[in-house]
Amino acid sequence: MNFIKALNHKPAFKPSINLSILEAHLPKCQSPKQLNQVLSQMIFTGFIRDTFAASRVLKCSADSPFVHIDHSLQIFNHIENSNGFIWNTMMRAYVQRNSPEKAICLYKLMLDRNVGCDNYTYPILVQACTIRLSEFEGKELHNQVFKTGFDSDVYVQNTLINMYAVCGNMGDARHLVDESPVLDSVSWNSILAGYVQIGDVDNAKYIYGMMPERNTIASNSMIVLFGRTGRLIEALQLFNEMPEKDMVSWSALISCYEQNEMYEEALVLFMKMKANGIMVDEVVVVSVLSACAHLSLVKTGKIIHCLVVKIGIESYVNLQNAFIHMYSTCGDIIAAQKLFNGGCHLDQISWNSMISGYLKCGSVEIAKKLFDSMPNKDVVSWSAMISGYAQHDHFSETLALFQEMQLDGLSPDETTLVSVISACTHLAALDLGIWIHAYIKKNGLKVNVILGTTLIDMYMKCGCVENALEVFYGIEEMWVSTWNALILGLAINGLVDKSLDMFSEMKRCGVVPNEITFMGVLGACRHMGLVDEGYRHFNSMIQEHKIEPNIKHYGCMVDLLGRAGMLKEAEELIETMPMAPDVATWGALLGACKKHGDNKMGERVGRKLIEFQPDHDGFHVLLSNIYASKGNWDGALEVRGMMMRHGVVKTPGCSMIEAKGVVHEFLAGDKAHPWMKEIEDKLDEIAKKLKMEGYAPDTNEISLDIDQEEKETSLFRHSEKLAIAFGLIAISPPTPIRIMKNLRICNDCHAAAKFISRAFNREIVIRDRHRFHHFKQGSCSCTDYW
DNA sequence: ATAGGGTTAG
Repeated sequence: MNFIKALNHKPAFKPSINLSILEAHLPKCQSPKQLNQVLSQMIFTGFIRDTFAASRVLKCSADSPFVHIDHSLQIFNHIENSNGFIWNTMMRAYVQRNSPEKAICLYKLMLDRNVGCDNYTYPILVQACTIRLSEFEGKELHNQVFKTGFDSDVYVQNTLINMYAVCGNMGDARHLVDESPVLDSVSWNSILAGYVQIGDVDNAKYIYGMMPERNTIASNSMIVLFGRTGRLIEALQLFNEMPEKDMVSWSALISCYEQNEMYEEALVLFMKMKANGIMVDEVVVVSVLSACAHLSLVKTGKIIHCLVVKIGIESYVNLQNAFIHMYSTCGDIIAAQKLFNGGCHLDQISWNSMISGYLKCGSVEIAKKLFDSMPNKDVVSWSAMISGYAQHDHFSETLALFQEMQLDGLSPDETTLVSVISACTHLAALDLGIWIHAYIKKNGLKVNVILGTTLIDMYMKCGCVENALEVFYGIEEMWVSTWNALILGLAINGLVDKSLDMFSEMKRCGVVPNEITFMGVLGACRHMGLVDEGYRHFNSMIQEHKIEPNIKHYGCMVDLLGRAGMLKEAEELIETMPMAPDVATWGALLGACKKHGDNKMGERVGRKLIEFQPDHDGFHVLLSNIYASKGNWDGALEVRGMMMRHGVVKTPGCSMIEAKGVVHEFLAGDKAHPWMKEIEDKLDEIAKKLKMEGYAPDTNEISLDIDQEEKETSLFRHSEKLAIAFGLIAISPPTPIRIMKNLRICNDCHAAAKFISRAFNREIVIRDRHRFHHFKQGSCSCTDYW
């Protein structure tokens, strides 16, 4: 709209116009169109030359949120005989519409044109500097205020105090207060707000004490300050002593509780507030919803939602976001989704909490779709998605997303790294794990308890006991889980004595063991066949620590007894345990029967297990091997027939080995690897050397009725042997050859690995389904008990 | 002569 267009509008009323008619019409002007009608009338009659009348029209235009600022500027530019009031109006319009720099430009023009500034000019300009957080320009203004003498105006002074306080320059703010002869309650509140903002309790208390009269705003600010600095008692005391509490006072105290994680107290106070008939606004509801989210009180959240609708404040954006967060945190993803789909101006937290909400209820794919469609992903979004993948066992995706996050230029925080390290643990990706540990050190991230525990677990489950211990001794705080990772880790790495020592040390430090601790302790005993010691811990668990053993503890004991050859005792324990034994319990006994050659019991248990779980390949294989080891080929063939009928396929042995950051996979009998020729040559070399060392292949476990030579060949194609041969070629000493196997290592491979470690002077570490085997100079850390 | 300015809670 411009003046030419304005002229085309029909005059709204008769040609005669005066101030009283204008004053009567202006308040009714709601739209640019109506304003233009008045304007055209004024131009038509020449009334626009009346400076006072023109200033009234400009003010009306500037104050209307529906009129564009450029339109006001056109009016401004056409006003003849402008004055300070008109310039002030224009500058204020710019500040109000968040263009403080344009207000400052106008001020410079004002000085050039010698338009007189007045005491109203400076508060506007100081406010402009405050919005820009430009203390430099503010100081410049302060000088000019000083020269013009407007510093005696309390309004001018208060905006200056506020400006310094908002910029954090409490020295200059305080100087103004100390020197001023004209202080009103706003002056005091402004300087107080500055101290509250920087958390300076001493100076805030001093100012509050100096105030000639305490007003509610000042007391409210003090409550906020006490809350932010954790002084709940002082906040409550002040609240109780206040003669007049307003909505903000209640809201401030509720927010104190909320920020100090006293969520119940926050909710109780909110109920009290409502019972006292105090008005509720969107600000206090946000605090209360956060409390509901933390307490997972979705019902209370819903009641508050009804209240919000009843009082008609549900359309506040902040409230919508808070409700989305509350619902998704409480697991009511349906309610969250409804708001999310209908919401506008959703903030980052809403997106992030929707992603977490979907992940929490297991909808990984939906979460990923939302994540992909998200406009701005922050560290929290990435972290939520990465840890969601890890929690749902999508470990490769976890690592892939982590790489993507870094390509996106974002730095992971401690929370993200915990998930990534845990994925490394599951994939035995030691190189990446070591890289992340180095990243943590390089970037000065704090190894907190959780991160430390995760690292210990990772190193232990990758067979790096030394590194795990280094982390353990380097962290400040230890939880039960930290000790558990250590005890369990030492046990699976064959350091049983050290594991049990650490259990004593843990108790000596006053840490109370839990049921997971005893999985580690009993596991340690199992790995060394310490039957008596195992029983002692099992009993102390019940009597001393009042922990009811679960089915896994019983399974562990059955395994301990069975492996030690006490098959009868093991079976008795199964029959007397207080809960129904599961497949794993019987499976442990079957393994023991195989180890100790008890074919009668083995057949009985094996058949029971196959009946129990006809699709389990391991039990069939064990039973068939039991028959084969005693030359009962009919039995073995029958089991193989059952497997065929049930469609059970034997899981092929698979070994993984990481070389130069790449994971290589070998299956039993595999010929697919590009280096197969070199690997076969190496296997021949190994075979020759081993024969010289006196190694004889152990063909007992091969159930196929094939001749001896073929048996030996197939034995020599076991996946772990292929991996060892590859490791000898691809990994240069003294780096140990680290291999992860999906099944348990077989007798022959175990014997061969021992020989190889001596003949080639190489350390070999094999992680099988159950534990680690560290082969060094012809012996294994498991002391051949496994 | 007349009009217009600042502060607090998440």
